[in-house]
Amino acid sequence: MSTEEATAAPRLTRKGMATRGRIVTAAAELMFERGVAGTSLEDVQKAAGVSPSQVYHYFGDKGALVRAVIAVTTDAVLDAQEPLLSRLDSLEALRAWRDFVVALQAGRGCAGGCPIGSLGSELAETDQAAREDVAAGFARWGQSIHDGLQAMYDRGELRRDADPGQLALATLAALQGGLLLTQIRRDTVALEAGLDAMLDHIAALCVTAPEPTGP
Amino acid sequence: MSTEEATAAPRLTRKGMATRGRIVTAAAELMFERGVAGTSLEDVQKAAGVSPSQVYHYFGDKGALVRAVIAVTTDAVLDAQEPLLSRLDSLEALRAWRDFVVALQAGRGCAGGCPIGSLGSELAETDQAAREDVAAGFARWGQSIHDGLQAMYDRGELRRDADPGQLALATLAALQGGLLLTQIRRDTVALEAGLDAMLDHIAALCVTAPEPTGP
DNA sequence: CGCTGAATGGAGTAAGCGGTCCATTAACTC
DNA sequence: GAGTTAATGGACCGCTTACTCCATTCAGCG
Repeated sequence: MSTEEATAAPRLTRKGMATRGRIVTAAAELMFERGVAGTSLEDVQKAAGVSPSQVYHYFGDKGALVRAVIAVTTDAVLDAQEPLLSRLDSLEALRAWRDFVVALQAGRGCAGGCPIGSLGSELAETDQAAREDVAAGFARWGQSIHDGLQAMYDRGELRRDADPGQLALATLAALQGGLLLTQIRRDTVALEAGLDAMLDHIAALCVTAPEPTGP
Repeated sequence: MSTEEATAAPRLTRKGMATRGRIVTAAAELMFERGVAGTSLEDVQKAAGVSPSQVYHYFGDKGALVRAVIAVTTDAVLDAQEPLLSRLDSLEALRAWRDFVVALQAGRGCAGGCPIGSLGSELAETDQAAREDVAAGFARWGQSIHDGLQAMYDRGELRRDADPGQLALATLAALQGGLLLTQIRRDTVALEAGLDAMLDHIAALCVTAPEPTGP
């Protein structure tokens, strides 16, 4: 629920915490809408209602601000999927989650794509630290999916030859690709197709006989 | 094999064509490595060995150059998958294509992701025309996959309740998401998991009884 | 109350950016 | 081979950018 880092900065007053929060929130919104490179610090200053020097008081440079944005964005995206994300341990739950994600995209006009994925794509080749932060965010996301599938497996609902780890990674891939295609095509068709295919595949890996105990 | 546009520009001499090609090729390489925003026109000029004014002689502005880069990148990515991409009409062909894509990513150290997807992600919210060009590129890609699956369907190898169009879109989604995760994680595990899951799903939709004609 | 350090405002800077202009040279046409 | 047009080189411009500095104000604490 929180990955906020201790930046080893001088201790902040309540007011300072609030200002820092306003800056990073404003930056996160702008960077989601226009991308990191398309967001100047002046834009952030105006949106947050602070003076230029504030940003450098709370963040060493733009790169540090970007990393803070990755942290709050990751938390926001994962939190937005709760409580569904923590309980993906049945086909019904998976389908409900799928519907939620699709509706969320439709609700924002299919624009923006995945906030985490977009940050990752833009920063992966230019900022090693940012890339690793995004990777950690995806790891948390994948772990939640994994946990649900593992519970199904442990309960004996998934066939023994199914690999919950592989399936979780594949589901995350289908989700991310679906979100990217949704953003570019401006419709949710590909997202639905990708997730439905994955969910159908998982359904096909569920045990058919309800009681395979005795011979 | 070619989407190169007629820019309604003044007619080019042989030398002019070559220079234009050098510029767009250099721009495509740099933008793949550093992103569009991270590539200045000065970088392109140096890499292509031309003077500043050349870029504006052949392209009206940076946006026009970007669109030309999208065109050549799309062609390059699709061509690189030939002849496999045009013959995805069997499970063996699909698996061979999967292996090729995975090996390609591994060969470049899992860096860069999908050149088309990266361009799309960076430009989708800031350049409508670019977004549509990328969408058209994805449409070509998806169509190739669709054609192969449709051939399988028409031959009766795919079950009647399988939808080649949906499956093609889902496969493209799994591929793109897998490529994004590969780029960010710096390993091909997620790409393999995503594509394997989709291919297993397609395999499960293949008819089991070879001759379902009589009652 | 008075000290210390954090919070703030705003002017300022140096570099890099996309883009322009124009004079010169090379390539095609008749 | 003369004339037209494309190709080229490079100086140049205005703007935006990330970032700095310093003086001032405010919050917390004994």
